[in-house]
Amino acid sequence: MDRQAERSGRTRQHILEAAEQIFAEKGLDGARVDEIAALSGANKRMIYAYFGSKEELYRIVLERIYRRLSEWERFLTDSPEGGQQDVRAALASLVRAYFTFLRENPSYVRMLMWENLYEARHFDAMELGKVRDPLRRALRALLEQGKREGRFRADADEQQVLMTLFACPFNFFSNIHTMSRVMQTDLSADGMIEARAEAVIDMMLAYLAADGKRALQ
Amino acid sequence: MDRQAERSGRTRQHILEAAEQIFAEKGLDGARVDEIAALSGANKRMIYAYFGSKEELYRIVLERIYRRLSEWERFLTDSPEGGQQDVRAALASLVRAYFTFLRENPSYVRMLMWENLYEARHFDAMELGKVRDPLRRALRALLEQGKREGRFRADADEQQVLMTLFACPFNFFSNIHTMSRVMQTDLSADGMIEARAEAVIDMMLAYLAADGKRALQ
Amino acid sequence: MDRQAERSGRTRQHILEAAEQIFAEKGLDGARVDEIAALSGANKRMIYAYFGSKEELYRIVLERIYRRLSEWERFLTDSPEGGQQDVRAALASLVRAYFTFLRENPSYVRMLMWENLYEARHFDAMELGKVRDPLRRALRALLEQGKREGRFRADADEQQVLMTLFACPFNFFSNIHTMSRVMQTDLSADGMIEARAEAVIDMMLAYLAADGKRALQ
Amino acid sequence: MDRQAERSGRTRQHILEAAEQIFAEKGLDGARVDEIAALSGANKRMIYAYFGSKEELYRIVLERIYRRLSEWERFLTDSPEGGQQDVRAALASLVRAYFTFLRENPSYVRMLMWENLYEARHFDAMELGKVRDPLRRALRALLEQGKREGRFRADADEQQVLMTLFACPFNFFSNIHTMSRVMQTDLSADGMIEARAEAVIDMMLAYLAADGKRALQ
DNA sequence: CATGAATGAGGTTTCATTCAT
DNA sequence: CATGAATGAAACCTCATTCAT
Repeated sequence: MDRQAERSGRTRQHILEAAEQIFAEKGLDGARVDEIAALSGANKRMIYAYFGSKEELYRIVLERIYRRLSEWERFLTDSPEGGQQDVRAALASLVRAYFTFLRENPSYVRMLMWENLYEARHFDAMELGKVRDPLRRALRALLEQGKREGRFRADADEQQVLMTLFACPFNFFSNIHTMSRVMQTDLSADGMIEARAEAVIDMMLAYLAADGKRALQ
Repeated sequence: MDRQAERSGRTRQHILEAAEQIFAEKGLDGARVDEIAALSGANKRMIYAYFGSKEELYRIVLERIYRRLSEWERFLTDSPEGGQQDVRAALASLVRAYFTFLRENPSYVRMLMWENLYEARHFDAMELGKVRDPLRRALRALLEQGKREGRFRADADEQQVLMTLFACPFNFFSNIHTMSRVMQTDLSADGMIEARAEAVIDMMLAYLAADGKRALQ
Repeated sequence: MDRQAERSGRTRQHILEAAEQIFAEKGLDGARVDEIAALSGANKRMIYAYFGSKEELYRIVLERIYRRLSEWERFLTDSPEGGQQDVRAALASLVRAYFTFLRENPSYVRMLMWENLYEARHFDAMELGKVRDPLRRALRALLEQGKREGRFRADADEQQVLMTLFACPFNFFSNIHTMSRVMQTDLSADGMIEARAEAVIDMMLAYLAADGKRALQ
Repeated sequence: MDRQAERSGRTRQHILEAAEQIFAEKGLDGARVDEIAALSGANKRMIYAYFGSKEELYRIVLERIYRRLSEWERFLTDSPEGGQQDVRAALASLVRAYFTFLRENPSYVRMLMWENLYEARHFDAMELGKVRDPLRRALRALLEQGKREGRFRADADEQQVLMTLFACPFNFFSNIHTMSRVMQTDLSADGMIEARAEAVIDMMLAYLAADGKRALQ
């Protein structure tokens, strides 16, 4: 009965998976529709039947990946133990979790890079900016709790902390190739990610613990 | 004779400038040879005469831009006052200078992004990893001085500090589009760069000043 | 059983109506099987089940439309009052009726145009040339009667009169678009058809009434 | 020196000629760019370099053909003997000349048919309606002279006569295929055109000579 | 040195038609 | 009888590259 619908859904899914892989790897311009079709095992025509055009397919892939982060974030912040831990331990968990997410979702990193190079054109077209951002709310809650408890400096700026929280883990993965070469160190080696995560945590905690007056000047 | 050489040099220069603009904007796949030729005012055939192929031209543009950072770094670290300042002020200057460089060289940011997406393929082909890295030497000198003077914690890891120094400023520019949307703030507005620079400085100094035991745990 | 037959007949009919509309509008090459299926509300597969191919469907549409003219002609010439009127009034009626038919059957006009552009290829394939032509017989009868009564010139050529009878009304509709533009007059405005019909009648009657010697030369 | 420009012009010309042939034969939808390229002997890419798109090429072909009629018309009406002949002989010449033009320019007939089926879409896009129409002016001059001389009825309507002048010759060629079959006569046989021209002349002169009261009614 | 026309491979997209249920 | 997914050939168009002058 619904055999056909099921089959259709499977084809659609295969195309999306192939497209995610190819687009993440080569970007919108570098990707070839033929290649996506071949990898997905579907007929090229189906891509147009389901998604209309190469660019539209790209947008849907982008959206799917972006929503995956949202899902993950929601899971993270909905966890019940949220407010009960030590704030510093909680912040450390958050950073480690973000590193883990990025390691396990290389497509996310690459798609966001492509999208920044395309000046967020498709991001805007999909109105992805409006997707709620749980990570930001989680950080805000932690900052408030930490300030209340006197463990974080009172003047810590949420936006600046958020940018650091985004920048350091993301950049580790996004610029891993040029960075490895400049530092003459293989950053994809075992233990590198963990070491980096701990350093970032140290840095953020040091900043949040500081008394707000810069020592010098 | 010299007329020809001069003319030839000018044409070459025009092509390189046009190529830098187009490649930075659209990447290797998105760029069109016709477009570069049109923008440079030169005949398309000249691109092949001088540079052999589109990809070769891309590599030379990448190298030029990358060397520009090296020049700037050399200038920075060769400056005589280098070792005489307060180390914390010196570090702050370094961070501010890097923000300034990135703001003034958007092509550098974008080309490095493309190159990371291309997994440093052309970077390797040009052997750009071997280009000496003055920024790294400068930081190392500062760290040594700071540790000697007891102003920086003794166990601060050079690589980790360097990664932060690269990541925060770079990411501010590289991810400005998606970040602006997620934070619902226009990061290209006046004062944003300066505010970010100061926050990064605070964070790095707080980390370097810490006593190395993480407060908790 | 009969339910199925009825349903099947209805589907067939819907397809034919949709096909007539689309083929008349866009021709054989311009028409899309998908579009016909969508407009008919039937599944595309049914078109092939019932008609074999796009081209075959086109032929059947052509035939249906062409037979519609035949039906109309038969009705016209079979009318009992046929031979009893004044021949001139009868000719005028014929012209007016033909104008009316063409106005009410735009698909006929367009399909005949496509068919002429296709050099009557499908017309031949359907052997539509053999369809008896009542209009011609009607005209012949009128001419004979008119000549007998001395109201029409004796040397009037049946074929030439027939061609005029076909050409003037048909051309008014078939070339209405370019003609409107060249004459800077909107020929689809109210009253234009009637005025044209009367002029054509005048012209034909003047010709038939003439004494056969061209005045000059 | 200008060898290249000359060669380029030749290629352009070849493409236009091939396109005229193919478009006239098959219309915009039926024509294949590959076919035009092959027939012209040019590389397919050149069609796009010179004309931008298939549709744009179609428009330019349409314009060329349409201007050809204008040229011919201008030549016709500029001929010095214009006003001096007998008006009836002059009208006869006009009709015969139009028949001749249509016979010698089958592309013109077909392109106008396509264009009418396309509802003058490209005709409008090229603003061809604005092209001056010498034939109309010629007819107007003849009618005025004829009325002045008392040889043509005073109430003859210019537009109606013009429509007949356009319709009868045009329709002879445009509908020659279906007409031949309906009449079971090969209208492309020798002498048919001439016979038709004379009949049309007779009819128009009879109409113009009539005293304006329709005999009957 | 410089030009602009030309090329052919390959890109995205469309379409009539068939398969499987 | 009817459906909707699937197919492969071919359509329009683009691009990096080369030829002829």
